[in-house]
Amino acid sequence: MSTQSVVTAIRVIEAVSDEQPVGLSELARELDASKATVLRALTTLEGLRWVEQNDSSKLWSLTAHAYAVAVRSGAMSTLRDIAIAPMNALQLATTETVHLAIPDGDILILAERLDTPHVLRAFLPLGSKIPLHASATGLAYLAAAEDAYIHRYFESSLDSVTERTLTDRTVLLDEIRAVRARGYSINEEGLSTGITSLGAAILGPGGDPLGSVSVSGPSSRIVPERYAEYGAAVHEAARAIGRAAAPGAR
Amino acid sequence: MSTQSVVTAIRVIEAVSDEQPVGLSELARELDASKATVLRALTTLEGLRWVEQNDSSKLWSLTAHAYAVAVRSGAMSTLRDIAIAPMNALQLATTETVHLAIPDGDILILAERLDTPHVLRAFLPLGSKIPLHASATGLAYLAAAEDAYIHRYFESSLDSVTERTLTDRTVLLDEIRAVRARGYSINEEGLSTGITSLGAAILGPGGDPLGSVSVSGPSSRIVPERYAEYGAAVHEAARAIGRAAAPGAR
DNA sequence: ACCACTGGTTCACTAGATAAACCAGTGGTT
DNA sequence: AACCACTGGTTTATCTAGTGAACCAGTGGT
Repeated sequence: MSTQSVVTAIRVIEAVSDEQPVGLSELARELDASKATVLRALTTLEGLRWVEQNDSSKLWSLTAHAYAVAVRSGAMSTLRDIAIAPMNALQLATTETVHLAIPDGDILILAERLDTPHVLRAFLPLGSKIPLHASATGLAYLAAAEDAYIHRYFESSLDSVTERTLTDRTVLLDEIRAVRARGYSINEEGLSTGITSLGAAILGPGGDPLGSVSVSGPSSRIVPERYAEYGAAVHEAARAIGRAAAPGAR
Repeated sequence: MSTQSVVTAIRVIEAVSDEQPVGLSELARELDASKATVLRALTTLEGLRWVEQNDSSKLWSLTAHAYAVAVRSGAMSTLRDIAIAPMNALQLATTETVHLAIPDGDILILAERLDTPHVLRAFLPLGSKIPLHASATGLAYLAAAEDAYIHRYFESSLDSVTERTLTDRTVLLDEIRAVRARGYSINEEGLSTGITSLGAAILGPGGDPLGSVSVSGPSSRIVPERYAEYGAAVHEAARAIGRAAAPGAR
């Protein structure tokens, strides 16, 4: 890999993103680079309006401009534009919060959200990182992936998010088989306590998962008696998105 | 400005973001740089998983990873986290779509959205660029800005978005004065036909605008008889957000 | 007064970025 | 089928521009 300075600059961006308002020395330590190098990257990025420095605290953070540039990422926006209509229909049919998540490495990123009108709401900020094994979207995604991918993913440490997160690999495999059989995934309070979600993967032309959709709501409303109905609706929405995405397969 | 290669790399990112799936030659032409330079930047960024290339078409686009990094930009997420609760209250009070927009240069970026339960919905994707003079959020932001900022903004070309967009500078100035007097802005179909919005600026400790919130809905529901009620609610929400943001400023 | 930090600067060294010319493949025109 | 105008990608000689270590100055705590 070439272009050392670009690599450090991007690593600076990612580190700043992770640490939020962060100082020069800490950044340099974290990236194992000299302060001069990091500062150079920071000032260059500042000139490009990607990072900014708080005048008083001297700490650095990412600007809204960085966000504005990156939201329009290809993977993101094309799938999202396609997904909006089916998501809207799904939201109206279920009256619960609908999520669209797309993959980034071994996690999913929350790409879009349509809210429930209910006062009692689940709230997940856009851009949230969603672990595959702890969410309805993630389980649906895993179930649609190849076995090799699943086993590779199982190599990583499957951390608990809540006390009801599934972390046992054999239990997860059983669940994945169940997802494949029934066409949608179920996640009961594995990501946030009190929230149950049903998810389905969006399949590309080759059957590969492009992302997933889900409906989420308080466990008091998303009760087992409704799983079949809502699950079918989620499955249908995912299928509709996949169909719409097929021709313009990026 | 130093660090040439970083500058070109970032410019590559921004150009790719603008042009979506784009080829090497076109990028090089656009950036006025040699293909070797652009390609070097692209391959480096590819290694960092910020851009990816479609195997068949050879065209480049931004990855979801880029998005994942940038959504957590400081300006973005801190204000958004603070704004969620008041926005939620505003959404419940009005039952219309609520937007949070934050500034990036001379435009606003749509940072967060809470949806109306109504079937008839305004829909603006997250990350949309919102012109200041063509939106309720923008007019509210302008009205809260210093006169010098407004006049500088008026130097730029004020393009029409719809046929009802205000573009006449004296009309806009009058409207800005009206906004200051009444505490909220009104935008009747200036951004999307059929959609009316009411907005208010979020003020930082020094009275400087940090962003704005708005309620939007079809002009058939957001009728003049409701302006006062909804306008007051928006104003109150903006004030609540500003108050909450004041202590932990940046 | 000292210490352990911080952000930022200086400078000699050389690694690494640059542009222009070039190659090879493709789709359309004549 | 020969040509043309593109495309993406490679090579190489030149020299710009990025690097780290040591250093300075400011700050808060003991």
